[in-house]
Amino acid sequence: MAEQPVKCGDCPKLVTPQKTWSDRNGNQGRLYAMCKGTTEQPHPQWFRFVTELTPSPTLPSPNSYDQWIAPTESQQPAFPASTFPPTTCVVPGCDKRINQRCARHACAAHCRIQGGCPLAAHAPKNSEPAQALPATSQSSASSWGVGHVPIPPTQQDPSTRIGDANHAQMLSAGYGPPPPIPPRPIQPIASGSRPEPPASMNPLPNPRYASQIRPIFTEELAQKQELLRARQIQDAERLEAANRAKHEVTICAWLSDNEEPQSCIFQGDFIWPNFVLKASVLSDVGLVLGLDKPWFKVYNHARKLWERVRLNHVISVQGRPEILLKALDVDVCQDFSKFTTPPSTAAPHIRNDLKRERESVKQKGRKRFLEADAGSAPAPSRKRGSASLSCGSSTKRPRRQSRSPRSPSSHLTAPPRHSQRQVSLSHTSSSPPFHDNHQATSTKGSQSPISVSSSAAPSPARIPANILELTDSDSGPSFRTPVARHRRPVDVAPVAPSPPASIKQERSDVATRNTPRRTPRRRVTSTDISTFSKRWPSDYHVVDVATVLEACTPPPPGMTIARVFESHVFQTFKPSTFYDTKDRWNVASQEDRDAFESYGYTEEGLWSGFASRVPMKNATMRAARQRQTRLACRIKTQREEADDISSQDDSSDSSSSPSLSN
DNA sequence: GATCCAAGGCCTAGCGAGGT
DNA sequence: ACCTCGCTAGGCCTTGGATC
Repeated sequence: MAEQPVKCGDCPKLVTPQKTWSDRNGNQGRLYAMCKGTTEQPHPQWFRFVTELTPSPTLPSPNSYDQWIAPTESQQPAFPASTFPPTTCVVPGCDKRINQRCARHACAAHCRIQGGCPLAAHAPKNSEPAQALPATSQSSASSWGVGHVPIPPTQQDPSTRIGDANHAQMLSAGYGPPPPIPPRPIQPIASGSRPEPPASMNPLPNPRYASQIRPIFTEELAQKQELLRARQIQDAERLEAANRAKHEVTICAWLSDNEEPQSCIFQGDFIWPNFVLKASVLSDVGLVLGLDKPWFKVYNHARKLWERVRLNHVISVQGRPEILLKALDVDVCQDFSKFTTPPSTAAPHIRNDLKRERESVKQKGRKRFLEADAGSAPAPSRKRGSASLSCGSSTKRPRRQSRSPRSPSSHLTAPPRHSQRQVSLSHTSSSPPFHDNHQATSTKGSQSPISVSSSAAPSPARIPANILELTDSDSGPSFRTPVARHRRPVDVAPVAPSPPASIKQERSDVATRNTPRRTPRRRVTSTDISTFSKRWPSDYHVVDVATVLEACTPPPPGMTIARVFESHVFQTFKPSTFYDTKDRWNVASQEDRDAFESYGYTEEGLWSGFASRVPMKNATMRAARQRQTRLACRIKTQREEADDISSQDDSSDSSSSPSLSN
């Protein structure tokens, strides 16, 4: 490339660049221009390196200032020189020659417009030159729409420093540091043989707007968002489908006698768990009602009976999403037992149905235990030991209802079932219907012997409440429990009926009282119990118990079972007792329920009698366990006694032997 | 009266579901 | 993760009947 002549900065002379031969300063090979003026008009040496600018394929022109970056200290020559700065005014449209020492690289007129520079000729009118200079080239560049990269103060052209009085002179003398250092251009990456990627794939097609998100990113973001949206829709659909499948209701309707029921499954068209038996639903299962007869029957699983309801009856399907209906004139429901018996008892799958598998294993263990118990249990040789393991058998001895003699009083006449329920519920509003009236009772209860503990027991009036203790079978096998148990208070005034709230509080206190077991004990008698209050559930009537169970399952929204229970029964809610009672009620046959409910508020209608009739579902197992425990306890006691005797013999022998020897 | 036995009542621990 | 609630299981205690 032929070196173009460079105009001297101090004279009009054009200087041809020369190559540096010396490498003393590391500039070997670089071109420089030097001028000392003419012989007629000599001037101090003007020196400048000449940098060759090669046109870039991506850069619009070598003069584009925004393509330059600030040179580093090491890159900066002592006197860099090049064709930069431009020889003409940088203001677009102005091609006037400029003073090379102009900090703005503009003609005088445009420099003055921009605020001037230290040059005297470029000083704005009515102002001191060089004082108003924005100091950096970037300011001018920005005002002209070109983007100079800021030059650090240490690298800034000293000629642009404000207030440097000697600077202009140095410049004019040609000794000063060179004019603004042009940043070096960004060298384009050699494309080589690699093809240029498409514009959409280039993340930085125009570095001037590098902050702008390129399509390559926006498209990816859009794809991600689209995927996310699709997944959300899919999840919502899956959730809804799962909910619909989970909350489905099966309706079986018997339309006529000895005919198979019409079955229909409903999903989603109702708000779980309340299902409205609308006309459309009934017509779907074939049950068409007339305007004059909007009645039909719904089976109540809890009470095991058919109940007459009206059109648009709302039924809660929680726990049992199967609704059994029948027309009013249907008496015989074919295959009815199929819908009321629990699910099949086939062998459960060991992997698919772990819950039933566990249950099955547990049942097998129980069965073996019962068989072993039956084998090891003493044969019913004892006359009184007629206890058979079949607790549900009719041979079970009846328990004498002696503890809580009833005074049926107003409940003696048992009205029909529904009216009974209404009566008892109406009592709730006025006075608690199931709460004891605290009558001092007599009859059989008083006949039962009052056994006082062998030690001289103080009278009930003298027993402090806090040391109240019940009898414990000291002689029999001891079943110690580490927990504080509920003790009946016996020192409460037996007759005086106190307000319900106080009784309740009293009971609650007693329930939470931790009574020490090594205090003088006193056996609680039937009299004490009967004179205090009724016990749940044995002292309550079956009709009342059924009402309470019905009210508690499920409890009204916002209420717990305990609160509902305590609002009906004036007694602290004991979950285990409640569920035991509930289980017994559920296990009972419909005949037993009807029979005991029909007894009403009579002595026969007491829950204790019902409990004697209907065993607990695991009563056999409990009895067997208890039997085994007693047996083990007895064996242990006998062994200990035998050991004691033998040790006594040994000691007597040892004690007697010396005497004998003596 | 002592003893055995069965049954009922009550306790704690623990699980599972649902909500926060 | 934590809590509450419903529910169950297993064990202990109490009571009362039957028998010796």
